[in-house]
Amino acid sequence: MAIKERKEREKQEMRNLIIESATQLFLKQGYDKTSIRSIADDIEYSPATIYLYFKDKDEIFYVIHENAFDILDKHLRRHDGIADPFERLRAIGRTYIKFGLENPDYYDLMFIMRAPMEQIKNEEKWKAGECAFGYLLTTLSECLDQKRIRPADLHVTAIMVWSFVHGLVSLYVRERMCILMLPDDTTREVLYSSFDLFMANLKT
Amino acid sequence: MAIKERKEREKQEMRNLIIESATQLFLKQGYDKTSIRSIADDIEYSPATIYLYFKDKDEIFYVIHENAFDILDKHLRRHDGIADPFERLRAIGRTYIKFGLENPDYYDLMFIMRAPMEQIKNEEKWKAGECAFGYLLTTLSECLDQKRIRPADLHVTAIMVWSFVHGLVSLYVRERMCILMLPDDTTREVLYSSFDLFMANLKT
DNA sequence: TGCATTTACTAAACAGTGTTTATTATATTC
DNA sequence: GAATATAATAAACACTGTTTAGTAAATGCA
Repeated sequence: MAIKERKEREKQEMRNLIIESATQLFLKQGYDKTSIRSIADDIEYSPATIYLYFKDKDEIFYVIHENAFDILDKHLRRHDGIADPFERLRAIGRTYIKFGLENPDYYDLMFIMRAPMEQIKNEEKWKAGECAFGYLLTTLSECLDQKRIRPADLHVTAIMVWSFVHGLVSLYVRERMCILMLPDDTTREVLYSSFDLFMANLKT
Repeated sequence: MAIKERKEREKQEMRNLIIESATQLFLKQGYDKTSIRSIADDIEYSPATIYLYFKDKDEIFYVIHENAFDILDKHLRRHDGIADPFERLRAIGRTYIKFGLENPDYYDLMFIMRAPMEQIKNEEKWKAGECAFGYLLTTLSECLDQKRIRPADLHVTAIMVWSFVHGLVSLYVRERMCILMLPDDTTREVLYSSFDLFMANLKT
């Protein structure tokens, strides 16, 4: 009865094919322009076939959403070696901002768009998000223990840090930073200066 | 030749009718579900008629976007009387957050959605936004002059403050605060605690 | 007042979208 | 080899924003 296993494997391969095509199209032309029909065209199947492997468009983008969290996580974990928790926090923050600025479509899907959240609502917990957020929590916890940052409630501090970096990136990604009326590269510099100031204010 | 003036008045009245209907539908059921056809149904005209008064859907929502800025501005200006610039800044911040939490659809349109920004790109300046942001700048300028907040570049500080409160509100509005796994009213309390901590860190 | 012209409006169509259904072709089981 | 289960699709459904062509009413002018 190895046929069932092969079929299962083929089913997974088809899912991967769809996800790969969808990811590529999404990063090239954004969410709205990545239609089910355009994915179907790309993989040379009919649009209806996609619905044999995914419930709806949101489910496809939920998988891409999960993959994006893995990528961000890998970036953030690079700083595991930094012994000083405050300097590790600084590195994590800079990397988070850099990821957002360089991967605006991924960032949008992860933290701004409503689409993938419809899937998550019905889950026991937001695993991917909890992972990255958990990493922030442990780092901040160390900072507090070693009195490297101003004493305050851990969760309240975590929300403050995350909200700030998310605010920076999302205002940039959704084109609200134009009120500064600066060239794009200068805006990025101001963003990082703002992060430096935030970190300085956080310090004991 | 008063006919031309009457026609102009009637044209403006029709625009107002469309905007009023669109605003009402938008606040009731959100942007995506507010279709041109639903607006047309509501005002009892054909969908094509709307295009005689507005270039496209974005232009309608750009006007609503402008109105929303006027509303926020009125809320913020209530604190003009607070002499202490730091306490004024605190009041402005709390009001900004409160506005976002209580008017998530307006907030979305103003600071998150892409739709109205297509109109703004081609403008000499983002008047409404500049107004509210300008208010933040003058208040922060006073804070810096009176050494009520830590010395730093004015614009860098302004971006920091705005990014933080925007981050708070937008993570809440776009349902990312669920990682806290708290009941909704508790989440709001943590949000305000986070703001208090931010203000404490800002203080000299 | 009567006729020509402009204005206001709309029905219908166009080109898309996500999704479902009925049907066909293929593969597996007995 | 016949019956059954699986995989894929063409076509349709119900939407969307927007455009075009045609109609009815209001206006300008003689």
